[in-house]
Amino acid sequence: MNGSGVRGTVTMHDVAARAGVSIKTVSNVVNDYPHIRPATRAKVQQAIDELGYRMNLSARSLRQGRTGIIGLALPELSLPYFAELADSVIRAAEARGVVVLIEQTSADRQHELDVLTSDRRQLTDGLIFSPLELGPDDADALKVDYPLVVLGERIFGGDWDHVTMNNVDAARAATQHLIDQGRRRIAVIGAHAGETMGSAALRVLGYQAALAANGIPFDPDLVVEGGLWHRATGADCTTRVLDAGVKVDAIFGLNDALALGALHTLHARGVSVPDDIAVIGFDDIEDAAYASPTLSSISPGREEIATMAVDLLLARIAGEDTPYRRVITDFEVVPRESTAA
Amino acid sequence: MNGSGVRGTVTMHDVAARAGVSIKTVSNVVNDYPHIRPATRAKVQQAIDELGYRMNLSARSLRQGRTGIIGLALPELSLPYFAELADSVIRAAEARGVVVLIEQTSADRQHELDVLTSDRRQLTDGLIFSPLELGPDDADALKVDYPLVVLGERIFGGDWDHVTMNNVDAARAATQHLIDQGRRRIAVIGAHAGETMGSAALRVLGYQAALAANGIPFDPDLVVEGGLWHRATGADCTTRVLDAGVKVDAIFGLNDALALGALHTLHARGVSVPDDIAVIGFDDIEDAAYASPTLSSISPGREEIATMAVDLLLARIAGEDTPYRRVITDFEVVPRESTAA
DNA sequence: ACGCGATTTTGCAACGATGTAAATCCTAGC
DNA sequence: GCTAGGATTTACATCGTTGCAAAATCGCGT
Repeated sequence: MNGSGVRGTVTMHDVAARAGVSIKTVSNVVNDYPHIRPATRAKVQQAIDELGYRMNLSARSLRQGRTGIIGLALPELSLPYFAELADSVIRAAEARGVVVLIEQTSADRQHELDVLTSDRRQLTDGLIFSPLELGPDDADALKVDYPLVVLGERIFGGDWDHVTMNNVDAARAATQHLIDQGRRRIAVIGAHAGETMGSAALRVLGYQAALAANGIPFDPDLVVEGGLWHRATGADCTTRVLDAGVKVDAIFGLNDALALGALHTLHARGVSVPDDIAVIGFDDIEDAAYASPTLSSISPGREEIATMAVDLLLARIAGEDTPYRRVITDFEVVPRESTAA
Repeated sequence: MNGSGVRGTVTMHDVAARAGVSIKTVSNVVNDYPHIRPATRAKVQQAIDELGYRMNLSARSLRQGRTGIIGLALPELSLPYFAELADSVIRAAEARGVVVLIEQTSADRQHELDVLTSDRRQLTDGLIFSPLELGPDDADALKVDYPLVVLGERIFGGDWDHVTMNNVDAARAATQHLIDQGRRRIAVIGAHAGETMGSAALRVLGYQAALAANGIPFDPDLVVEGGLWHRATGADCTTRVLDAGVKVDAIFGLNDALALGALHTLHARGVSVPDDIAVIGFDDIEDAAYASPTLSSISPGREEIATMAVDLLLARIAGEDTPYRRVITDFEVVPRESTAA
């Protein structure tokens, strides 16, 4: 209509004038206040339709102290797991009438601390936060005065809600699956030395537990360090473990990107998967089902995590004052070609 | 220093009282109004720091009519190309001090129409819109009264800015690349029958142009229809063309997901890539470099598209009133194993 | 018709910031 | 010491909506 930027200048005032009622009545109608005579409601509604009135959300936010926006802070969208998570969170939020503002932390510790206190927190009613670098030492930084839901198991016991999967059990199941296929020399790639509470550490614990349960000795040479869980890292870890001359008959990628990187390297070297080396990942991203060979993985119940996180957050925003909760979602082993018998 | 006052009720009023100046002076300091005595600025700044004041963005939005949020509407984040695009857009926006609200349209026509008029437009200063289903017939729906930047070539000639790559030329280059490797029976998968302005149609045009330029006859049997450009579709298209008994020595996936799906099917059938059939995709998503074999593709200058889109949008938001622009970004053929000699 | 409790509707004052235009402060120049 | 004129600062209205509590209207029994 008008390119100069004069947006919807129709206010409640205009609607009220047209409908012949007070501004407050218009407000009552749009907010579904119960005690309104049907005739009045109809009049107002008609005026709204005729004028094409849209509520000014900034004004409403100012008045109510809420914006209807929730924040989602994650490492980066180019990591498929987080893209899929964001997709699920946005859908869950939309179904509940709120929208999502995404902030990327680039898996940088300072950046992760920054989003917690950023100016943008003024714009959001609450935050769903998936940290990759913060550890128990940063627990204080998470003591914020707005609703917060933390994803993942990095930091426990604080005053906030928590949604996570059971990384230890899931990793144990993944390892057990490999063992069930007769593998004994299982390399795990993407480990983080010195970490105790992160997904990496927990998954390695699960790996060790599975070995122990099956009487397989733990060989430190089979644990390969790797920083960011990108495909490139997985490819690199695999190269290193193969070059080290360690005997390997299976690889457990601590996430799918690592496992896909491993497949890449194995393919490049002409190693047959799963005949020579079986591979399993973790996260069950869409890629996994279309890799060549298709990649076995652990499905973390992404949908459930997203839904729970949004529900918990909205409950806090609505003022719920129950003890902080820790929700643990179900996982599932998804066997595919890369670990076939 | 008071680290906990993020959502605190500290207003300019409080800061003004503490600094012994008027509210407006605080506002001036915060907004870098030039004529402020250094001493005054210091006093105010100190009060701000001491009280941990954060500006209430809703109030500012109400007053200024701007929110500092831009919208990004795209099909869905689980499509890697769009996830990577969103990543780039968010980074570009952040560098310019605005944040991004993402809306997913699920590649549904009605949903795409809805985002244009959604209540959320009240919350954003402008919109970057990547439609997948809207066509020339919907041009009127795009005549909106807020700043809009459209991505992709589906709809031309309207009163809005446009950022796109040259799909025809890029597809021609992709096809030429296959021809240069000696391929003659090139199947193209993911075509959309009846479409004239979409990426599918334009890319098929480029494909045909390349054939013509090399004196290769066009065989309609080599054009495989496929709806949504997911991996599953690519796998399915490939199955169909192979089962049809048509001779094929190369496959051009109209995007990378399709091509990855093709690799999947070829692998499952034991067809060697690139020896028996070469494959090239389009978009150059991160996956492409890690597929087995690595997938050749067309890099569309994603970063440049995102940056241009954000810049154009912010210029409009700032009130720029120049003729609407159409920006065409550069592309590049990225050869990898799947089309090696 | 009248009175009364219950249902509807309304006026007013915020919410926290900024634009405008006017008030006040300074400093140089005489 | 006084004043013009620019540099600083300020008061006030206003952005569009909602909470509060009071005002107006309604329905119904008598």
